[in-house]
Amino acid sequence: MDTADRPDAAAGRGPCAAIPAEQMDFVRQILDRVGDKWSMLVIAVLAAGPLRYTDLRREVPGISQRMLTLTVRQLQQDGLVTRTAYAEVPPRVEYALTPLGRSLHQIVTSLITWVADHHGQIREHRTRTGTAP
Amino acid sequence: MDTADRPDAAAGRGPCAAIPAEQMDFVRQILDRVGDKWSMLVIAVLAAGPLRYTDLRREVPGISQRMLTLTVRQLQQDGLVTRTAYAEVPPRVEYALTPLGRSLHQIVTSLITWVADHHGQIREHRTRTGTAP
DNA sequence: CTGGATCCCCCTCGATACTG
DNA sequence: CAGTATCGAGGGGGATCCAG
Repeated sequence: MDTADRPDAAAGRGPCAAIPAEQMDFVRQILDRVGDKWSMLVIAVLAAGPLRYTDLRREVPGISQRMLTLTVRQLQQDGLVTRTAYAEVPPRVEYALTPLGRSLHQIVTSLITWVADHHGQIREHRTRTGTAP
Repeated sequence: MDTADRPDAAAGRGPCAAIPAEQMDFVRQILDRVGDKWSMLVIAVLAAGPLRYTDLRREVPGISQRMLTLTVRQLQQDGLVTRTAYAEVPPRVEYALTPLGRSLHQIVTSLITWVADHHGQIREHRTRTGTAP
């Protein structure tokens, strides 16, 4: 667009473009959650319906108990999933997405759509610059 | 892979909901990039226009040379930013967003919008469960 | 069955110093 | 000005054992 802005470019752009810098660290927290190795997988799996601990662990390929517990706890603290423990003789705990969790899942789904839409270009650039696929 | 027969609850949901599991690791790579501490900041700053190395470093608060170099290199390899080196007496290198980078920025902007829209609920849940804000 | 506790490896990132 | 090289601390995450 306008190229005349470059000399004193820092003047008009502020610390981080359109990000209010007050919400910056909060946005980063959510971004961390999104970029987390397991969070989105758990959310994606739970999007199909509630699951109990063991089933959840089976559905997420390669997750350890530790990571599943930690991930689920974080998601619960953020209000993205609910944890329902039934006081039965064999303990039963069910995890389910909250409406908030579902809305985040929708957002990430759109991101995934973007990836599916552009992964060709990205792969091309990566191979062109000598990066492993 | 004979077992297209997923017994029990997993029947209808597949390995990871709507994610083809073949693109799974690739999606994760992009998710990592998005969730990366610096990538989105760099993209956000560059969204306002091209910048050279030092200016870019000044615009991103708290980034080290190392991280700036690594981040920018990754983004370049993914075809999200361009690196233009001018063979001048004082070396000058300009970084700019590619159209692909701009489109990713748009996606993340929508994510940020979501955060701005729901951070109230998340904070509420966090404080309710005794998590530090 | 659900998860807490512990050990430990390894990778990431930050700070510093140096080169072209 | 624009990076590269090196080192060192920190934490993420896997494996395992144990408890409620």
